[in-house]
Amino acid sequence: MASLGDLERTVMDVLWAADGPVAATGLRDALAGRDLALTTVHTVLSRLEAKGFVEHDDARPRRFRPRASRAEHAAELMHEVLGRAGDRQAVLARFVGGVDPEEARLLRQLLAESGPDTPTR
Amino acid sequence: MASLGDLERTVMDVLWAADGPVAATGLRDALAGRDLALTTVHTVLSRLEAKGFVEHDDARPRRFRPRASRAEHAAELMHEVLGRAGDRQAVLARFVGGVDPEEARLLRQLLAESGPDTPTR
DNA sequence: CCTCATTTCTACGCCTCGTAGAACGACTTT
DNA sequence: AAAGTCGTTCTACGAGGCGTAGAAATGAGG
Repeated sequence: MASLGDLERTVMDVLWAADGPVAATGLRDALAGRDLALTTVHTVLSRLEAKGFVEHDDARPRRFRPRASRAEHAAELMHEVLGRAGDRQAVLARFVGGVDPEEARLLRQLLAESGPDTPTR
Repeated sequence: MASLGDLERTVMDVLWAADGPVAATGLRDALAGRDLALTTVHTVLSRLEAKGFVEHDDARPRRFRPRASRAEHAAELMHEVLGRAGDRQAVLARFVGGVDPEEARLLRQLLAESGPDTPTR
């Protein structure tokens, strides 16, 4: 999976945080801290689009939105790391060993829902 | 966390698969497919060392070994992704939604061990 | 048609990474 | 000890990614 540069990630964060599609000018304003030229924002958006992270509608001031939610993306990444890492069991063991109790509880719950007795379909 | 290039990752894979420290010549031989100059191997090893992935002893033909196991590294990465991704619960939900039943079982077991009633020590 | 905001195209400098030669250092053998 | 061999360190270069943005093209509103 293609990975993201610093600015690219920041842009994605804005898009993920927004609750709807955002125009380039909106992005530039949301990133006022970096004081970017509008064309810079556009360049980054094209690259993100080329990498499959965002898409735009064809309305006149183009509006951009993420193709996956932040959670989807992160979960995908985690699966990718897990998949590329040889001994999946060992990785999972280490992983759950490092989650805090609150999240361990959540995980147990999530796993219980998807069913201890769900047949191996 | 610093990330790895292609050759760097391949070298780490060899080191992780080895059951002891490996000399540069050993690495070169293990990567015979790429037919690398020994100095290339050394360059990569220095970079990996600078990134904190490997260390070497001071025996005469230097021997290199990973600072963390592959499983440790992968689990760390997963935690990093999880941490950087805003809504941890949503990410975890997506993540467990994508594990196959076999691994779900394993996860349940691992989480049960670290105990539903284990006090928050 | 003309103007202005938006969009696309092109470019440049920096950094990382694969790659390795050149220079330096250490152990072996005569 | 001189010399040869092998391992190590230093330095470098070319490709590609990314932040950055100017210049050129395009389209909408007056």
